[in-house]
Amino acid sequence: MDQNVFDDPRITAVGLLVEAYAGLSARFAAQFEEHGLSPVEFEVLTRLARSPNNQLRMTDLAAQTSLSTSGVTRVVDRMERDGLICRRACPSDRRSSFAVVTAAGLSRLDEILPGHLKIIEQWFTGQLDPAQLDGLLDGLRRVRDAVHPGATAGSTEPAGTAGY
Amino acid sequence: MDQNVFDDPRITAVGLLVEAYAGLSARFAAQFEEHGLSPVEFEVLTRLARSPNNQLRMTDLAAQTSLSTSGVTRVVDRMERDGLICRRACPSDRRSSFAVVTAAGLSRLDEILPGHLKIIEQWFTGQLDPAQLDGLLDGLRRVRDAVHPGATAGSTEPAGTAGY
DNA sequence: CAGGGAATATTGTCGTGGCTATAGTTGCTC
DNA sequence: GAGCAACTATAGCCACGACAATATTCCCTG
Repeated sequence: MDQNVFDDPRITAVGLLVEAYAGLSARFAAQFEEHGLSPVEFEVLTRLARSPNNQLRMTDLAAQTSLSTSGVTRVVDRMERDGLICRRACPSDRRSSFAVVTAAGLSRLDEILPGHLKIIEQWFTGQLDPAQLDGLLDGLRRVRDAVHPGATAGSTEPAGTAGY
Repeated sequence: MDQNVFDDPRITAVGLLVEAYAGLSARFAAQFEEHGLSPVEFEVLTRLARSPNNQLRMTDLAAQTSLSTSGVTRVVDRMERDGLICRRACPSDRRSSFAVVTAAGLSRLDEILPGHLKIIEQWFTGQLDPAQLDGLLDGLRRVRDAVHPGATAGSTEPAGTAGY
């Protein structure tokens, strides 16, 4: 058909976003893997570590990550087996259980985070001068606010919904 | 540990990117699904449709998408079963085969693309005034160029490597 | 032109995660 | 307090896709 549809500036814009995102994700994943973590596991670890008492109910963890509740059950299974987090019964509601970061999980995170920040700086924020970066972030914020699924996730933080 | 690590502006920046990307992807996927396509299938269809003769060797298709060669084999299996594309033997190299978009595949794409462009405009490009959009795209381009895996993929186009 | 190494597509096997069903728990209403 | 709807975590089942192994074909070198 019409070959030029794909030259539409809207298509180009999305292509740019997709490629930048994919490239960054790959760099992140490579570093996570050096430390024995998958991207999802890193996401879970950071979500828990930034929550009060380093813990979150399974449901809330699901709401704050890209996973369904059953997906959370499984990744928590794996990470519990690896000693990075553990389950704790909720005293006030016997249906719920908390996922809690262990000391090992926190120290793993400490190993990873400095390198992670370096990678962000090297491939993302450091690629732009401050004004340019501000422009980029303003634009992203605008898009994020427009597209953002729901506000909060019940009990803990008003933090962003989708992962990271 | 130190709660404030997560307030680092680099973390914030990545969080913005991730959330904007996730939100957009979800909108796209929802529309694709209305037309019976997964995101990967849309990616394959567009990649083929924008290639000479609406076809691509399996290997090149893999290089231009987010899939491995075996992944391409399988998605092409499914799409061939659905009549959207078909395989064609390569006359010059009996190891290779082409994936070719069928008429049904092209018309499916024609059904989808207008709505897809609308969604991009509604949730992404239309959220920003022209100057802001330019700033965003410049920044993304910078990051993309830095992070971009490899240049070209052999035979056909010098087009972008990762999907879309 | 015989042989060997590189390239190509496919298949087997496996890990991951979504959807749905399920069992246990809670809180509300009568 | 009994009944019932909503909620919570988990398990069964399935689709998807990566990795490694495999068969075929190509090309280059002697």
